[in-house]
Amino acid sequence: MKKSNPTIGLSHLRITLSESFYIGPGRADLMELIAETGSISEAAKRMGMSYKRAWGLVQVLNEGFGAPLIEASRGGNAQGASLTAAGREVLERYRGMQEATRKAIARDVEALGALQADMSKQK
Amino acid sequence: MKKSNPTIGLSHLRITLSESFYIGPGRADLMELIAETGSISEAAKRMGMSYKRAWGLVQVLNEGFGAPLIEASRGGNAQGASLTAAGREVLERYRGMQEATRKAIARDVEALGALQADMSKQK
DNA sequence: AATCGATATTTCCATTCGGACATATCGAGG
DNA sequence: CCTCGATATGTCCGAATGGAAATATCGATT
Repeated sequence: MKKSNPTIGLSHLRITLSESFYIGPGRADLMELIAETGSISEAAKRMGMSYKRAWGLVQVLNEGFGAPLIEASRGGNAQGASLTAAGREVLERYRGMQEATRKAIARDVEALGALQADMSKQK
Repeated sequence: MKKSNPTIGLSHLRITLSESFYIGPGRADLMELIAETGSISEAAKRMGMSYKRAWGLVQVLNEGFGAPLIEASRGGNAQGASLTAAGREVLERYRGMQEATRKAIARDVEALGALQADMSKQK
């Protein structure tokens, strides 16, 4: 399993908020999995990526935005990771944008697919 | 000049049409510059990328879609490159999708920017 | 003090990516 | 037949990417 490039027929939306920060589908999925599992390592496993990579992304997400989006603590029974209030809001908004985009371009995506099919048929 | 990652505050939209083909802002810009200049090398120069990379992208664009999107010929006075009919349609549709997306998520982008500003202010 | 589970961090290494550069190729026109 | 401009293609090499694995750290529980 190398690059399970997802969402065929769909759109990858990346929102660039500053010169050093953006949020895209991968980072959003990671945030969501962290929220679900309460663990960076478990989220990484489910994403099929190494812990190192996931941890690096967490760093970027925390330092790139004005405030931390993910909170992690080690030791004790409070160990694990979760989204901050800002993190939850960013994720929620991003999901909203994804959905809005999907609706806005649905016709065009379909048209492109049809065009591709036509051209392939003619060969 | 390394990575002049553009469109701050805007969105990068990538449309995945098949497992091996997508079109995103960079490829669209390249196609547009090829159409404008009639030359792969000139388009590459204006994009700030090497001819090799631009040529590779042209290959991908021509082989990934069902039909060639770019037509190039060498020698004589007909030398140069231009978009095929399919290429023009793909580009036009992609631009339309970009615009539709921009409109659809404008409010959210603004809200995210505001949130970021607020959080940064509090520090 | 020892254990446990998850985060944090480093080292090592294979692979990929892409730039720079050198050629090769083509076809019209001089 | 030689030049010109642009496409087409290969080679070489440094940088960046990212995985694997080992190790360190933390804090509550036992």
